Amino acid sequence: MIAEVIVDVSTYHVDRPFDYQVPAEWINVIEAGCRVKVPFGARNVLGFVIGLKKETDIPLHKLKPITQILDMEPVLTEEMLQLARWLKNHTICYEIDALQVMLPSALRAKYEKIIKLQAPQSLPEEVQAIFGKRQQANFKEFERAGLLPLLKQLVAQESVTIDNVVKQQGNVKEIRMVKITEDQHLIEKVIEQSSRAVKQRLLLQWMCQHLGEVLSPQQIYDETGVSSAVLEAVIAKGAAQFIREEVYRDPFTKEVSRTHSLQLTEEQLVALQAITAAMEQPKGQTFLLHGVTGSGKTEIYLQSIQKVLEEGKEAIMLVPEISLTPQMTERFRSRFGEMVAVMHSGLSVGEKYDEWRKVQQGKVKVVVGARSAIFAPFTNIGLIILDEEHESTYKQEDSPRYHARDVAIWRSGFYQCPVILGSATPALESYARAKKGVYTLLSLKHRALHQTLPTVFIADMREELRQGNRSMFSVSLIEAMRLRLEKKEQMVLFLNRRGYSSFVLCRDCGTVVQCPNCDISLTYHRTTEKLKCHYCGYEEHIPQTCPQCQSDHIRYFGTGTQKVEEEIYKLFPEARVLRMDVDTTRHKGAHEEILQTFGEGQADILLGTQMIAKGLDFPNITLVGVLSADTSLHLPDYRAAERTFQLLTQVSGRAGRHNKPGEVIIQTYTPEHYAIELAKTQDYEPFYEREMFLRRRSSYPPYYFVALVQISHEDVMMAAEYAGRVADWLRGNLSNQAAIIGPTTASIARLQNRYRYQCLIKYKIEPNLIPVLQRLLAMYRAEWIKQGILMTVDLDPSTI
DNA sequence: AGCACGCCGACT
DNA sequence: GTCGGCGTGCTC
Repeated sequence: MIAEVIVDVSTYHVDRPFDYQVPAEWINVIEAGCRVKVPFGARNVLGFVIGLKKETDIPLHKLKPITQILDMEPVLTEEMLQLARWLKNHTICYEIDALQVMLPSALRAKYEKIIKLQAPQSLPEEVQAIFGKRQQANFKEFERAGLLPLLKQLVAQESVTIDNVVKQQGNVKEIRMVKITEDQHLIEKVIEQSSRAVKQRLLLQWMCQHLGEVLSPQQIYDETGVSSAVLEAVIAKGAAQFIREEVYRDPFTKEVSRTHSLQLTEEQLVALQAITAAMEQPKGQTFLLHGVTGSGKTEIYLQSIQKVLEEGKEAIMLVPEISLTPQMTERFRSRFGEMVAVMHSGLSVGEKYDEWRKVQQGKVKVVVGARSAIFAPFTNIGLIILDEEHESTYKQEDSPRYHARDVAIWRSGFYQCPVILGSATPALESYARAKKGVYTLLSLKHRALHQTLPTVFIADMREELRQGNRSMFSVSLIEAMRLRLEKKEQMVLFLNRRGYSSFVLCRDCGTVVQCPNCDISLTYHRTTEKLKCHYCGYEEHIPQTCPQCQSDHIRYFGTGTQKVEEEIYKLFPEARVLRMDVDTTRHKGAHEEILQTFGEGQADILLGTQMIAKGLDFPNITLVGVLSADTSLHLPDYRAAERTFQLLTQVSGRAGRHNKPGEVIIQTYTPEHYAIELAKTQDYEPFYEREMFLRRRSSYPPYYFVALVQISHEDVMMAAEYAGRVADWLRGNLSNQAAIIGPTTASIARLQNRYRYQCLIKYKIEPNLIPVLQRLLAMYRAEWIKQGILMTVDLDPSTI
């Protein structure tokens, strides 16, 4: 039998199946989807069996046998293998990358080179030192000692050999348990033998009451009061034995109480019924659940999943990484208990592997997770949900550049089950598809508890400036904050920026201190008193004088969360502020701690960036302040207005979710911009119409599709030249329906010392797009790459 | 990718 | 005359 294997080598040369001989003893064991170890060239690599066949065209002398099978049960189902093929063709990636992305990293291979000692006599001293008393050593040890040339000699004279070994990282966690024998006579016999050992007799008599049970050693010590020495003696005599038991690492630290379905509103009921009706139909149908913030989308998800479970099927629930808070996961765990697995980046490799195994072994029926959870290895999916479907985190930024929404719809087609895309502010593409009837639109226009939407006030910061207010807070925001502090209500202040972006500026010559590797201003970090580059990690000490003109008139500009915090204390010394940003949430669980502290009312003001925009649901929040709505509005991206509107609507939704009415104050220098004006009414429809008009006029999605080709080189001229060639090639090979924009410099023109250019393709129907791009990539690999060019292709990029 | 094979310059 | 530099090409 012959196995078709995709090898774990991520290059285009080997991006195809290789045939291997299946050794006779494994013919009945091996299946498509198993991982195997195979010899490949001069080394051993991991590979995935994607098919089995009787014959091969490969000449026999070339055909090699599989070294080892790593899985008795396939780790990838037939569905996954098909999905990988689809990903490969639709995102233009290597098949191996598509396969790897579907598995937990614990199942990825680790490669090691082991040096084995063959002739211990006559070794040079320095080599002797490395081996010590061992028979083998690691290649890295030789490398570190700088003995690679010597090693080569030793291999030549056959004193040592080099083995390439493939290791698995994924380890099943085991604990040691004690199994008491079921045979009472055996225990009685042991008791007779132990006439002088009082403690042992005590333990044995206790064991008579617990025949056949499996207990942890600790439980036995606790119950009987004997020590480990006594237990071991008894085990040595055969009355019990140690066994190893597989356990799952438990990422949940606290117990939750069970909750039950809530009463639905009329609107919610209509939506739920449409979804459950679709479950009866054997077809993949996509719903767009468009509901204002606080309209109770989550309850619809929960009850839909309930229905899926009753039918004996499984459900996947995706949420953006950032909102995968304990608040969210607890809601699921309290409804479905042990049926839920959680997958997100906060788990360790081992924990992720265990959650994955729970799914694979059918121990759970529901997965709640971030983007990659879309690959949960269920085999009978009844429903897939993407909450906050407009979020850009659903798009993976490196290969395979897949969008979880597309994978969800693909899987729903495979399992003939519905998909729910939920959002208060759907992606324009999704809403357009719903209007066209490609998706089924479900609307929730009212908040579930009949709270009114918060009132939104736009503060014109230009006017404030004219009035002589040069602080970062408008008069109305200060007043609103003062009121909340008096009434002991809570508020959230949102800084619409990544991290906190203070930069350093010389007041004499206007120089802003830049990163030496990237065209980006360095960011001032107060805690470390350093300047950092957010893109390449470069950091330096704060200069005392301007690097350009040596002037000592250096000033820190811009507004960061730290700066805001200081300002708040100046205005309200008694206020208790909790800051939530990249700095305060670095360690594991910090996110949760801050939210819990705030939820318990131990602070008045929660101050933060993007990460507080979502999922926050505390009854006492009555004020939301957006300090600067403009920052995301002026990004060079056709989605800038959409992003801003979404963000403003999201943060506004944090206020007044329970019985106290909410107020939102948005500060801006461009109050007349439609994204800000329309965020005031939190009305999606007018925004949609307005934005669609602009998208149509400039031929952007949803009217056109876009694809992005990025080109970079250490030398500007080279980068520009090859970017030009890309544009010319595309113009020559695509239809004249397609518009090629560029080459233009990327929004960050230089990153890590590479100059970056890009070409944007806008197209409507372009059946040859993928083949043309593949030919372009082939050209790049064959020639350009040698010149130091780096090129990437992203179909449907999330940012441009 | 990573490894072997293979063909030309600086050393014993 | 050999060691070792890294260009080229293949991996079932």
